[in-house]
Amino acid sequence: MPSPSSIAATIRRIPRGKVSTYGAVARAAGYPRGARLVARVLRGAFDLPWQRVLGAGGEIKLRGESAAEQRFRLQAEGVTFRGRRADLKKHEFHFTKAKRKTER
DNA sequence: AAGATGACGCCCG
DNA sequence: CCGGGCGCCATCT
Repeated sequence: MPSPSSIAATIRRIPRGKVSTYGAVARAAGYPRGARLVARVLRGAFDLPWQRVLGAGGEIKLRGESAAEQRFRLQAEGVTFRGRRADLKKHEFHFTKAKRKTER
């Protein structure tokens, strides 16, 4: 049964140098339409690799300084950008959805 | 209880 | 590529 903690756990699986999106994290965590919930969790739990979660298409959804810092942190991890967005082609992390019977 | 809000996503023109 | 509009969902006013 889904819960905010499962979302946080999913986010924690994103390895350094890789990124994902609100929608993808939501789906991997079992919330097909919970992109906004992912954002809520990111806002509340600071102990997460928050910089690795981007908007659809690899776009940074933060504003001002926060946005600059996120981009900076990602580039420091080796993530490259194509204009305003991170290059998902190269760095998007593919969750192993694995809807098996016993989960993972 | 009703409306507004926001680290979202997707379709249209 | 860009803005506008609508659907989603939990939380706040």
